[in-house]
Amino acid sequence: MTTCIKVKQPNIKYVDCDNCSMQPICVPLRAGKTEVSIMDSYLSRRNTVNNSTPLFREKESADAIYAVCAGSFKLTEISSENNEKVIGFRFPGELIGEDAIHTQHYNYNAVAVGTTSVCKIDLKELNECGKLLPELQLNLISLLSKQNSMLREEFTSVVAKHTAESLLAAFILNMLKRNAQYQESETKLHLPVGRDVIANHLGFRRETLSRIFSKFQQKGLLTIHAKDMEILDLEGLKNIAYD
Amino acid sequence: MTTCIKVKQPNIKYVDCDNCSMQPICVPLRAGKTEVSIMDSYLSRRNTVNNSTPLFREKESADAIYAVCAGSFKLTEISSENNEKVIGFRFPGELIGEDAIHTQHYNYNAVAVGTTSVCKIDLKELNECGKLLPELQLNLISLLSKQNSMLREEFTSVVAKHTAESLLAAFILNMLKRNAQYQESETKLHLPVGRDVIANHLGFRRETLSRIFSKFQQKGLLTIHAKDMEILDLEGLKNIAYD
DNA sequence: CGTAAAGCTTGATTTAAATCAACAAATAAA
DNA sequence: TTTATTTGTTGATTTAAATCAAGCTTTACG
Repeated sequence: MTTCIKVKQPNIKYVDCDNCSMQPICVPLRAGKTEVSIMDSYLSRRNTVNNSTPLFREKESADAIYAVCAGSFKLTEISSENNEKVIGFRFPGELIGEDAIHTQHYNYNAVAVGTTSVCKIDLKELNECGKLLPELQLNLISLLSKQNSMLREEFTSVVAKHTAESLLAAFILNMLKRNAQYQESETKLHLPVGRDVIANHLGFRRETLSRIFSKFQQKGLLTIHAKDMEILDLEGLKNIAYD
Repeated sequence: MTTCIKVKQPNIKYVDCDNCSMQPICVPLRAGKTEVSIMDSYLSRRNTVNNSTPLFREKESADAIYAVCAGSFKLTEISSENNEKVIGFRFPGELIGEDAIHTQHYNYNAVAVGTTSVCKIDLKELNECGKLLPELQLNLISLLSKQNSMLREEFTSVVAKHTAESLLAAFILNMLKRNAQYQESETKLHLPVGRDVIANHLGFRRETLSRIFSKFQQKGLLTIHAKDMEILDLEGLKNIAYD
């Protein structure tokens, strides 16, 4: 089984091809090519995106969808007053830009957080191969459905939480779940971004976030040093999240 | 062009097949059948769901996806304390349950608000026909991508709004956009549900919702009588939403 | 290395929303 | 129709988060 190059850096998460969401598309796509061109097209599909660099920008015409191989991305929108609004994160194994299949253009900015690596699937190529390989289509359908369910879960986890505490608890649980497969430990979580970015995403202030982290530590729910978190009481967090 | 039966009731919204999201799937699926069986399978696909009745329930095994033809649905989850949490709404022309293609079971409850009508697409049938009709698959892919982008928009419109005012304004704009095609007027909006359900969905109290509606009326942004809203100042609402 | 800049935490005060409470309006039931 | 019940509005008080402000820590840089 072909494996994506593993980016071995401290706190850079990665997935190999076996654990990548894109695999059910990637493999039949490659199988439809000759030995030589496989490697060619396969390798050309892999890209490094440097810290703070956009993979694509809002409104850009969309010619490809991406799967994250290593590192994290933040998805942002820029408001009319030029404020950046963080609408989500994407981690290794997850798709980015899949909603552009329909809209033909990207609907948000996808910005690398740290050094990242992505697999690129050309939409034109996908479309052509799809006509010959019904299984490829089925896999893509399943993948989109999965992404859908991921989005809905994310939505549910943050919407209609009355308190900042339950919102943060739900956010942590969502991160834990999505990062489970490539965390060293089930209880450890490395935050890909700083307090400001998380606070922005969750819709409250850096100060509030800081206070809640302190409170959670006092309660013995977790410990946090800089961006490294350790969950001490998962049930306690769940109780707060699903108040 | 075949047309879904129009449910003509006051304040019941509907789409005919021409404007239905499901059409790109529905039509090729029907085209793969004989004349006689077309009507048969077509009609059998349409179902009426009565007020407060679940179309499906969380965790049920999923054998079909649905498109709303007429009326509205609320999507809910039941918390451990047996509280109903409204995680979203679905209106005519929109899909329900599409995320179950991947999970094989439904991930939330879909409950009819008033008398509703849905088109049912059997997943097994879809799967079989799909192997013969690549175009069907492509259409489904596009549809799922569209639903994805709808979910993301909904997410963005409600997440990380610091004030209840901007959250409600964003919610109204989201409703307006999604209901645009079958509203008599661009400025009129009929709320499918009561204050409690909207407040539940947005994560604040009935009283707060009521106060904000009053404030919006005082500001001359809109008028509201029971569930009938008229937008007077769209730009004003946008300013509040995208603070 | 020391200094600057950025990021994080904690405290005091203000502001927005929850809560408690009363009442009005609309709907359903008798 | 009258009465009961649900649903919606408004007011007074309490509570949670924003804001303003200061100090601390870490990282970046000359």
